[in-house]
Amino acid sequence: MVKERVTVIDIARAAGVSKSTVSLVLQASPLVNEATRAKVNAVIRELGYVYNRGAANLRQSNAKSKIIGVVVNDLTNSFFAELAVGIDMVVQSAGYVQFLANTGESLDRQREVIASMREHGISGLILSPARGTEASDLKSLVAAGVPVVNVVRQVPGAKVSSMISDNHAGAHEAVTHLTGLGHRRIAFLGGFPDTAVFNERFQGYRAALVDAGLEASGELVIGSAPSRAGGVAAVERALSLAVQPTAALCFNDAVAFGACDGLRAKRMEPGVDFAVVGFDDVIEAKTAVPALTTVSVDPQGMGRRTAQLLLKQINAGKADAEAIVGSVRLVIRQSCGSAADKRERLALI
Amino acid sequence: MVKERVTVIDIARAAGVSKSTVSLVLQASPLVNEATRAKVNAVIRELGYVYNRGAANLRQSNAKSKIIGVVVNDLTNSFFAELAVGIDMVVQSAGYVQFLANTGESLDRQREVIASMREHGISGLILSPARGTEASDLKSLVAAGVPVVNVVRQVPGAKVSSMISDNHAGAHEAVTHLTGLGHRRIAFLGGFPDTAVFNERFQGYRAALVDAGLEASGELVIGSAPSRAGGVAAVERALSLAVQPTAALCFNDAVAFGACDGLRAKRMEPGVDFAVVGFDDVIEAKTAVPALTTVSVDPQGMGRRTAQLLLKQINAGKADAEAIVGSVRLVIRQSCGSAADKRERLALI
DNA sequence: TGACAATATTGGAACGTTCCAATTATTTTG
DNA sequence: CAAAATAATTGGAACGTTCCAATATTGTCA
Repeated sequence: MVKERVTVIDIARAAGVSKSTVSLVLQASPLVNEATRAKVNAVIRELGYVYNRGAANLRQSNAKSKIIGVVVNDLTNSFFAELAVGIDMVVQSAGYVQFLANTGESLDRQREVIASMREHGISGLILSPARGTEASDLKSLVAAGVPVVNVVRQVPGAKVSSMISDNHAGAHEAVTHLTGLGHRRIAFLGGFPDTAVFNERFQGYRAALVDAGLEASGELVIGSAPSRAGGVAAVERALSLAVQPTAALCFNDAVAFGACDGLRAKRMEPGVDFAVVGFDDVIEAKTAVPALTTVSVDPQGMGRRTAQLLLKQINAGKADAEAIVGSVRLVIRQSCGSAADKRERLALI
Repeated sequence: MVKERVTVIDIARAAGVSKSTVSLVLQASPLVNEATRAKVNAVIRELGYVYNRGAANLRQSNAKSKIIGVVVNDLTNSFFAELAVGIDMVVQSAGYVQFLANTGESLDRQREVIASMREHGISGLILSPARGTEASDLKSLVAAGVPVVNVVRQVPGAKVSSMISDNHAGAHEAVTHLTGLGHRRIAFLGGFPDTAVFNERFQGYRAALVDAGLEASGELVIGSAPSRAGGVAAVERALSLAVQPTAALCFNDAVAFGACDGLRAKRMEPGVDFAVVGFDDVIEAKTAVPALTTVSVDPQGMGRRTAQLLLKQINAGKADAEAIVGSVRLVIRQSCGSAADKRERLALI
């Protein structure tokens, strides 16, 4: 079972041409005669030749390997899985292949993974940075002229393009919807307070409360892991307050689902006894019961736009950073009850 | 902004040594003097050198690039996301980097992605094959001596190792649990009937019914997409039957969640009015309300074992295929009601 | 001090490809 | 039919690394 690597030279010998000709065939050059091309291709198939991109890249240090690296911080969150699928759609049709890696919020891992992708000569990188990523972590990459687009989270000070969603506006719209339904005590549930995304959504939440003439009470802001389990814990704490909230804007959909679970565990029905709004509009939001009212970020669409941004940058060759803020819209479903409940709630006051 | 690539020769010149010495430093060879090593490393940092793995691999065609390729057929299914995370854990601690790619069940895409990974000289491949994958699709890979492990699904006739879960036993155990609770009309919901996994689970379902002295009625087997939406549709059809089932084994957890949603939409409470059993034990199964009774496949654990299998094969260098069937166990939670309901149900007959 | 071993360092060939300039074969043109 | 134009093919140098064998430096001991 000795594996001898098949090279262009083997092909050349077997086809009775020179290695240069084989190389031209591989690049689909128009310079080569139709008959020879067919002959060479036949031999290639016959001998089971595998193109050695390493060797090729060595020679043509300019033309990169048709690979886009995608690095995300939490693959178990389906938001990122869908983001990746969105990226894949456009990356694919542009003739690239996407290699995805997960950091699980580990900075060390992120460094390793990015280094490894770089060594393999990726054409560009889409990064949802792990918490605590600094501009210096990306510096060498951009200095080397590798196009980078940050997504979901920004890295302060880094001169790279970014695609984030309008968290402030989304949270504002969601809370305004809740106040419009007559809610006066509205909690903000879940998320890590030291992240930019948390902060943007929280600011939008607070601004909407102020706009509605309500005061933002600190005890109604309850951080937690941005996961389903975190949501359960957060809503539990919210319900243990002396004066309970009647509604909550959740950091993301995972937290919102957790909040629904937590409510049911306390024999309360989400959408009836308590209004829940999520953030992201994950695919399950529509089919869950009750269907989740949530701020739609459209992860797939976001992935597509991010990929387009990156491709534009790859093709242009220039590197002036561009920050796109994706618009966002509130999708009203069943988890907040209807306006009919409003009278009832107001009557209680 | 002209990017000149920094090479070992530049380093050598700047450090006043030969390129060979720099190479030795890069490989952390013990042959080089401590002082020179420090000097060289300093220069490397200073000039922002990036290791060119392409060139390295070219020379040492044996030692592969420390990369494990993972190709899955549906990244939006969180089962695969968790599988990938499990793989990552062991792959990572073995000093490898995982590159993940998604095929979305497209055979063409799968071909492209595998080819691309191969060109980059992956050390091994873990593949959850797209539907319709044939042994010939893997032939060239194994012929070239690249270790391959199939996971979740097998490819008939392919001489590669595989790691699948004991679908027959799991389904059997689940259904036996249901018959033990007194259920007599048990549906099998979701999944595509033309897949091996479906078949194995279905056979386990049928065998358990027979063992319990019940006959398996065809109308109770309702296929659908193996997704949440598919589960909603399937349970809907089940409830429209003249003689309704009182329980269901679902193809996977996603279908089971969908079934719960569908039940609620019809004002039935899963776990009380209807027993639901899932398959996979996805991470949300525990925190959902009601907590899902399901056959635990432990995707992370499965990922870990798969990765171990692959690493073993990479290190051994030999390629004798090994088929591991992961054991599986029923995790009883709240979605089936308790034995207390059994008397009630039997009383009705 | 000379002989030997141990420790550090090095030049050059090789890996599989692409590119360039040069060459050969074929066709067109005056 | 020679000359020019075009089409097809080719050998060799380069890309950045590792490996090998060889050399240079230092240390040890009788």
